[in-house]
Formats: sequence, C-alpha cells, structure tokens
Amino acid sequence: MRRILVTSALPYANGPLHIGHVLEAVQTDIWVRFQRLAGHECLYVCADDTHGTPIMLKAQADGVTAEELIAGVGAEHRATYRDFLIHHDTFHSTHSAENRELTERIFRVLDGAGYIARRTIHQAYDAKAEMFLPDRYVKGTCPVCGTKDQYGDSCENCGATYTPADLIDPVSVVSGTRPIERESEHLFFTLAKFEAMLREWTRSGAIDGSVANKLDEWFKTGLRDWDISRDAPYFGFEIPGHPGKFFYVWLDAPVGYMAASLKLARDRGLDWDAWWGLGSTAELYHFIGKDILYFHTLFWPAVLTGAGFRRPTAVHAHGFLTVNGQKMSKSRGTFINGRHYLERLPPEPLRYYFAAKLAPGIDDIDMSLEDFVSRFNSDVVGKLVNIASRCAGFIVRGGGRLAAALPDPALYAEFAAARTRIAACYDGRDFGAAIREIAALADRANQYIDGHKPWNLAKDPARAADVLAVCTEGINLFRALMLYLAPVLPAMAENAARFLGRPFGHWDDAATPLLGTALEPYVPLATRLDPKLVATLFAPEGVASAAPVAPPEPAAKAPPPPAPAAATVAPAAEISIEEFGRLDLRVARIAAAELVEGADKLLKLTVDLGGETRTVFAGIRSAYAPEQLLGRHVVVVANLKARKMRFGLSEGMVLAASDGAGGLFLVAPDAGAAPGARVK
RNA sequence: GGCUAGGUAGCUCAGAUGGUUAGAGCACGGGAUUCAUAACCCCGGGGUCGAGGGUUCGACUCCCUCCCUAGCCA
Repeated sequence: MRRILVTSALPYANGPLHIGHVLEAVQTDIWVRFQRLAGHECLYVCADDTHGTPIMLKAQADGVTAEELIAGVGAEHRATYRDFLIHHDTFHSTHSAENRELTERIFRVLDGAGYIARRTIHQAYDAKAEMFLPDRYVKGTCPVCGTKDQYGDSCENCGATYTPADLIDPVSVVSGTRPIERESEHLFFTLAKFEAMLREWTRSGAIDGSVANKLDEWFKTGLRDWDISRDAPYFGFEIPGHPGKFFYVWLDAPVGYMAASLKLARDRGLDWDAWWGLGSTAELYHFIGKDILYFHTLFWPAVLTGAGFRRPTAVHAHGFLTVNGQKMSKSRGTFINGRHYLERLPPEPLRYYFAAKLAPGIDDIDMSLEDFVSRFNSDVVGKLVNIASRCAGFIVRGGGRLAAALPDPALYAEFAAARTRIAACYDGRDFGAAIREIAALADRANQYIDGHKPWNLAKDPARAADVLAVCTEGINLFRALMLYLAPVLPAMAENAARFLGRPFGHWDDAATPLLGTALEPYVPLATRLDPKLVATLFAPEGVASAAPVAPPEPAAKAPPPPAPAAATVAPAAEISIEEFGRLDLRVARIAAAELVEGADKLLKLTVDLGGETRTVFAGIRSAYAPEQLLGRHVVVVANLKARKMRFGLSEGMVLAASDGAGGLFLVAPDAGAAPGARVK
C-alpha cells in the first residue's frame, strides 16, 4: 500500500470559483478516488489562498474587513467543491493558526541557515493611499511603443518588460495619483543557492519532460533572489522581528498545503512528519495549472529544502480551460462560474467530460458545449447506462436474480483484464485514454447483446435460461465498466452498486463476476443533457447567479443574517408509516419555468420526472425568478390529485420550506439524484 | 520581444522509435432492429495531417523559415 498526500492549487479568495478551478479539482479528485479504490492510503487537502494586496483592496472596496471577505468566499468555495463531488479530506485556509505557525517556523530556519538576505529596493509608492504599489497597480504609457494604459511590468502591445518607474505618466490604480518612488528594506530568499539541487530535482522525474524544458530557460538566465517581504499595509502575516513587514502571499500560500495537512493530522491524530519530514517515505503530489509552475517547481522545493523538509514527489501541471475555443472571458460571455453551472446542470456530466479530455500534458483543454452534450449523452447514457437499462427488464422477468454462470466467460475475462491497462491510465493521469478504453468496451458490450438478441429468445419460453444468461453477461460487463468509471462518476457508481446489490469495494472486484445474486429494481442512472439548458451556461452572469439559494456572494457586506427560527410551529398530528407511504415523492428536474400572467404569487413550472413531464403551478414567485430555476432538481408530490386552476391544470406540488416570515426555500436532493427517483 | 507548448476530417480529439489504402466519437447519408432514456447494431461519404522549403528510397512523424493559438517572463 502506498501512502500518498495530494494537493490541488489553492484558489484565491477574492472571488467565486469558475469551471477552470473545477477542472483542476476534478482532475485531482479523480486521481485520489482511483488511488483509494486501488487500495492505497491517499489523502487530499486544499485551502483558500487568502493573503495579498488584491484581497486587501477588494475588502476595502466592498466595505468589509479582509477576514469577512475571505470567510464569505471560503463558504462559497467549499459549497461549490462539495457540489461537484470533490472530496477534500481537509479544506483549510492560509489565514489560519496552523499556517502562521508553519510559515514563521520556516522563515526562522531559513534565516538561521543564512538563506535570507536584506536589501533596499526602490518601489512605486502611492502617497495618498499610503501604500507601496505592486507593478500591476501602476498604469501608464509604454516607454517603448507609446501605447497608453499599460501595466507597470510589461506592455501588452509590444511585449516590452520594464519597471513602473519607466512608464510615461504613471498613475496609481488605487488613488489615481502619480506614484512617487520610495526606498524600503526587503527580505530576499537566496534561491540561487539551491540551483544544483533544483537542476537535479527537476530531472528526477518530478516534472514532465516538456515542463522540465521550460525550466531550463530559467536556469539559463540564472536564478535570482526572491523578494519575500511586503510593506504594510498588507493583508497577511507580519514577519517576526520585522515590524511593518509582511510575508509575500506567495511565500505562505504553498505553506498552506502543509498547514491544511497539519489541520488534518491534528483532527485525525495522524503523523504529520510522516508526510513532510526529511525521511518521509510517503508520496507527495501537487496538482497545479501551468501558470503557477514557476512557484511550485523552483521556489517551493527550494524553500522546503532550505527549511529542512522533504521535496514533492512530483508536480503535475495541466493546461488551461477554454470554452468553445475561446479563453473564458466575462466580456465575451464565455465565463462560467461553478455555481452558475450547478444551478443548471448536475455535476457528473462535467466530471465525465473533463475526464475524457484530460491527459498528462500541459495542453489547454477546450470545452465545446456541443461536444459536451454529445459526449455525455452518447457515451454515458446511450451506451453505458443503456447496457443495464436494456438487460434489467429481462432479469426481472426471469426472476430478478442473476444466472449462476456466465455464457461467455472469455468476453468477461477481456473486460476484467482491461482493468490493468485502465488502472495504468488513471495512475498516469491519462484519463482521456482510460475513457476511450471504457467507451470502446461499452461498444463491445452493446454488440454482444445485439448479437444474442435476448428479445428474440424471450419469445420462446423454452429459452428463458438463455435470456437470463445473456443478460447476466450484459449486467456483469456493465458492472465492470461502472467500477472503472467510479473515480469519475462517484454518485452514479454508488447508485449502480445499489442496483447490483453490492457496493464497489476495490478496483479488483472487476476480476470476479457477480453470479446468482438478486438485483434491486433498476432506476435510471443518468438522464440526457438538454442542449437548450446547456446553452444557458452562456446566459449573462448575474441573471441567475443572484439566486437566493446561492451561498453568500464573495462581496457579502456582512455575515449572512442568522436564519429566523422556524421551529415555533407546532408539529402536526401523528401519522403511521403506511400513511406516509401513500405519498409518492419524486425527484424532478425543472425543465422550464415561466411567470404566470395575472398571478403575482405563481410560477408555472414544467418538471421532468425522468421520462414523464408535468406542469406544476407553484407559489414561489416571491422567492425565485424563473431563470434561477432552470435545471434545478427539486422534490415533487407525484400522486397529488391534479387541481384545476384559473391558469391551467396543476399536476403535482413542489416541496419548499417556509419560515412564516415570508422566507421560502425549495427542497433539493443531494447531487447525483436522477429525476424520477423515489423519495422516502 | 524571449522561452515553452500546440496547429490532424464540419466539431472535439487519438496517432512508440519515419514505412503498406491517416484513425475514433459526434454530426451527416443509407440499411437493419425494437430489449433499451428517438437508445443500440451494420455500411458509407468526408482530411494536399497550419504554409513553404530541405534531408531520405520513403515524412503527419526529422531539420530550417514563416503564419496562427495559449501560457510564462520571478
């Protein structure tokens, strides 16, 4: 058994997560889930990156403290990760006691070992705002080509790099005044002292080849010392022994990996040193985007080494996410926030799509919405789920129990043998190859069923055993594939396991077919994505993201008010379990929602109960706008007598909680529940 | 500007060390079928492998130049 600690990059706490963040988290989560299924100990930690000038200024602009800002953003981040089925063992914060403790400890060791240098620098200073300005906070005219409105570090037009002092007519972005130049003593980490170690480490297998090529460039130009201090005012940790000086956010951010695992170790009584100590035999992996390679492959291993800790086993960088071939951009309308997605669609199709497109390299990944729909609908619903769907009925008619033997053990053996190759793909982060292999096997399974035509055999009562045998084979092929997809589609795999009557425990469960056991009733494991709904991913931000059900916006002015106490309502009269059982509650997806002319409390909803659609008039207009509801999963009373209203026939009821004070809250199932599923 | 990576059918992508007619899924056309969520099965059309030059008996695959895209430049 391997002992593995995994991290994904810390999202910056100045705004909500977008689906690019989700891509990285999904990649990491799939890898972690696979390792666990394969029997290894694998823990996944992450945290919010909460320090720095941008957060300080955003909090000021929003009229809140930085602590309030990051608390609000943190709540949104946690909820969004959770709803994409990302399982963090710990999701912590860099603004934490553990991180302060470790950052200070690392600094003291580095300083004591002579790795911290002091040097006076000249930096742009905003006299009005009384703060030093990072290069990006000074704008002006490019001194090389004369383009106006360029940042203080480089020109977007001609590509020239320079310092803010070189700009013509520089202006502080903070106050709009002309910055002056000021001296300040800064602390530097002597990176160059680690060159030999870094050259060796980057070629030790810790970095993929093409990425190591990129690092060569940095060695070629020579490693420079790294400025790790910033002057007050700054939101972060003050440097011990240097009043008014703060650790640069990029110093304490990766320490956040250690801090999150320290929190985990203390919560669960685990041995933190076994992960981070010099003699550690555990594996340590960082999943990151290619934009922050620099920090993770030079500074970070050097800081760890200088402070007496082990280095990462490997740093895995992925490319960027583009949407329909374009960079995600708010102005182009191609920017998709995580919540914006979740308000419309379930998480697993996106997990599947990302998996299908992920490879070990740093190539950018394009999310074509059309491809997204067809990939999921065709691969997962049309092919994979179809195998179970088309066999289940025959098994039920044959007694509900799988046959005692497989009619084609050789075919099953091929499926079982594929687990070694697919495991290698997962372990090597080539999820795309794993998905291709699984999809090809799903085709073989459908071909097998098509070749044996159980629906023809079923016409002859004498061949009932053959029908059962063919479908037992089919169900077992399905079971193997579902297990192979469990890291990608955890909720669907769990539902499939329930149908199969046996949980997936280990990757090698695929080696042995399931025979002679009873199946639970089949419920649809996935529904097709509606292209019209997917198209609304591009709806302008703000239309739906202001939904009251969304977690507090990052810019929350104040902590959310406590929910009014709703417990003062007396319980209704007692009922028996039988009486309760008469209620047919179902999960439903809201397929359409519209205002009702002449009714100021009602919305007309079209709900999908997994094959059947109904019209329901719901009195929730005061709390929800129609566009907020599209795609949401709710619970409806499916056997409520239809009621004729002035506006039409209402064929059910949508469940919502109310607090007596006008508050209205729709009841929703956890992620993964499919429309039509019975609630009980 | 420098560096790293990418540019393969309408779309999204596979193609180890150069070697018979360049592959898949989706989309499209035809056929078959009705067990399955208008799913599945069979057949087919469709690409001068970014452009130009070079090395080679032979290049999508190696070399050079150029064009386009993305990221990084502490």
